[in-house]
Amino acid sequence: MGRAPCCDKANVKKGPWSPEEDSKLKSYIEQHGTGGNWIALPQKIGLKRCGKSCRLRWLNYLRPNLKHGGFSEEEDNIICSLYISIGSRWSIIAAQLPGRTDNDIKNYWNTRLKKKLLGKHRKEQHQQQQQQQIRNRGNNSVNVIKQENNNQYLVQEQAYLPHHVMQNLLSTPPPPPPPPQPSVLSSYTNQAFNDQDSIRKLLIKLGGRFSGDYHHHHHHHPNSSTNDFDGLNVQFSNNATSSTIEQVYDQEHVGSSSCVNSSNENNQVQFVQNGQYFDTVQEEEQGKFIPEIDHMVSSNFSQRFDGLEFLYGDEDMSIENNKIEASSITWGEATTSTYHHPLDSKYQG
DNA sequence: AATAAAGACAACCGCCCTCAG
DNA sequence: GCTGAGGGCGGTTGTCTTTAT
Repeated sequence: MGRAPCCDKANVKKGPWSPEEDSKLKSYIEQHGTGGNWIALPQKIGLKRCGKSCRLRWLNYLRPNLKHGGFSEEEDNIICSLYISIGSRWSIIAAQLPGRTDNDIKNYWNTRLKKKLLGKHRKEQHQQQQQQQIRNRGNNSVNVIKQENNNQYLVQEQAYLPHHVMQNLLSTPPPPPPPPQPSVLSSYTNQAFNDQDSIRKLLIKLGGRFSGDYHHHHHHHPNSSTNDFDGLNVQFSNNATSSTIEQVYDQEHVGSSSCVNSSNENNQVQFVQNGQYFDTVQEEEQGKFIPEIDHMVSSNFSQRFDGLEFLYGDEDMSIENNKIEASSITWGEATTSTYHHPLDSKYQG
C-alpha cells in the first residue's frame, strides 16, 4: 500500500524560493514558531509550498545564525575528521559546526572537499611513482634501517616505503609533543589536513579508540564479521623479509598496560598496541569523545571507508578477517613503521 | 562573443524512524 | 500490534554561475 503524499503535488510550487516566500515564511516562524506541524504551516501562511519544503528552506537557509559558504581550514579539518570516523552522517557532523547545516556540509564535501583531498592524494601518488621509478634504477636491496632520532625509531623496509616518505621521515625532526587538548574534536581543529600523514594520524587515533570501544560493547569473535574492527593488523611482507606491526587488542583486557614487543630473526617487529606507542592515541586518551560520535565510531567501522577509497589507494584496499593489508595504503606504509618506542632497545644502534 | 563544460549550491525525492490514535 | 502522519536524513537532481575553449 502506497503512502499518502504529504501535500497535493499538483498545487505546490517547486523550485527556487522567491524573496517574498522567504519573507513570509521567516516572519511567520519568528512570530509564531513552527507550531510543531510543518505540513500545516504553508496553509497558515498562504504559501503554495510543501511543508517539507518549508522546513528545509527554514533549516537550511532562513534560520538565524546560519553561515553560508566560506568554510575555514578549521572547519575543513573537522569535516574530514568526522567523515573519516562516522561517514556521511551529515546531521551529526553539522551538529559540531555551529551555523552550518547538514545540507551545506554535504554539498561542500561533495563538490569541493572531496576533490581537494583527492587532488592531494593523486599528487602524492604521482610523486610516489616517480620516486619509485628512480629508486628501481638504483639500489634494489631490502634493508632494515634503524635510526635513532630523539627517541624515535624508524624501522623501515626500503622496498615497501615510498622513497619520498622515507626521506621525510629521516629528514624531518619529530614534532613537539602536542599540548593537552580538551577534546578530540578540538584536536581535529588543531590538525591540518594538508597531507596524508594528518589523515593517517587521525585514523590511527580513531582506530585505537574503535578497538577499545568495540571490546567494551561487543564480544564477538574477532573473525565473526569482516566489518568488525577488532584490531588493526598491518602487515608488510615480501619474499626476503617481513616487517609486521600488529595492534593486538586483548579481548578481556582492553586498555591494559600490558605491552609485548619483540622482534625475531626475520626482522619481524611485533608489538601489542596498548595506546602507548602512538602519540595520537595518547592524545585521544586525554580528551573525551563526544558521546554520540563515540558511539558511531565504535559501532560502525566500515562506514569510515565509504567514499574514501581514494584516501587509501585505488586498487586493493581490503578489510578481511580484521586485517588491513597495507600494500596499497600508501600513507600507512610509513607511519605504521614509525613509532615511538622507549622500551625496545633491540633497534638502538 | 558564443558555446560548452565544469563547478557550486539549492531544492527535491524517497526511505526510514517515531509516535499517536 | 497495526496504521498512517509527520519529521529527519542522505542521496540525487536541477538550476544558476563561472570558467575554458
